[in-house]
Amino acid sequence: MDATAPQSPAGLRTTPSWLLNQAATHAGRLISAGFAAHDLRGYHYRLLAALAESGPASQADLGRRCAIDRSDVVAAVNDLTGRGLVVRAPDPADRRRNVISLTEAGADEAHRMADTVARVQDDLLAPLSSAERDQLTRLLTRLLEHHSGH
Amino acid sequence: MDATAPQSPAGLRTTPSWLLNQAATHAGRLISAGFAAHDLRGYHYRLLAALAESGPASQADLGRRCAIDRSDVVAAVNDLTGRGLVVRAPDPADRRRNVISLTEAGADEAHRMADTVARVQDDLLAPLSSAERDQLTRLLTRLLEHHSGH
DNA sequence: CAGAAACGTTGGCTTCACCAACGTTGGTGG
DNA sequence: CCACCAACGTTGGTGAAGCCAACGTTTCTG
Repeated sequence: MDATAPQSPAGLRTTPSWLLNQAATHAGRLISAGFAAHDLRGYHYRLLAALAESGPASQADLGRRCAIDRSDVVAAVNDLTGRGLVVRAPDPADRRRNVISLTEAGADEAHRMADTVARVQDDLLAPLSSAERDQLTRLLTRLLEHHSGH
Repeated sequence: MDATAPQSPAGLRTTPSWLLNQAATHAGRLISAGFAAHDLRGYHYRLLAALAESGPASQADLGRRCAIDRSDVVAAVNDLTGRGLVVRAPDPADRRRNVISLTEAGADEAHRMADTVARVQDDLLAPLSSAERDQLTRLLTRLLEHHSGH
């Protein structure tokens, strides 16, 4: 989809939802290219990042914090346990829950992936000045707060 | 993914690629909700919009302009011809090509979908002033130009 | 005129986002 | 106390979207 990039229809090109979609798609390509080196995907990173930041949590909690469906958390946690990055243990205080915790390898991987993500941001935002990056971040944050804080 | 929206990890919440992803995801939800009334999806709209704007075109051309893979254009055009919104005819000037043209019904549908899209933009950008909307549009446009003009 | 390139098409793959349903466990109101 | 409802993990499935490889046909080029 790259090489020859003729004019998209103006009707699309100037539409914010289209711009968001395309920018996110492009960011996604950069991100997954970065993650490929770790042999992990987006869901895995979100979970590792959440655990690295806030410590052990139940799967439902992780799902809420990472905007991942409960059922998808199951599969991703399975992957992560399979790689020894995470441990799943029943919560003694509430037997409905599993407590997910980072292993040391998992904490390491979380760090490495965070580095990768940081590098990608620089790549992604290359054309923008630091003030503009802040602008963009603020605008997007307000958009999201409005549409989810409700 | 909605109701309770506790704090996402700050490590994600402040990351531009995450913000883009989330904002685009949300925009996508609004857009597909709007398109559902037309019983069409994103690819269909892109193609109709391109045809409405620039007239008949080959499938490869449409794919390039709409950022849709050639193989996906085939399927989407199949759908659209099935609904009588579009006509596929061999190009007499180049027998490798098909020329895709809007029917009248297709032109009408393109208009209606454009209206839907416009309404969604208002919804999406509700929290932003008109100056801020321009800001956002400009920033995203520059991002895309940088990353595709190359 | 031979080889490279473009086109349409088939068939397949992966990621992400969702949904419905089930059995289990925990909390609550009558 | 117990019936009921909510939350949790899990299974299995759906669909949109973005890709890629390969093939036969047609066109362009060296």
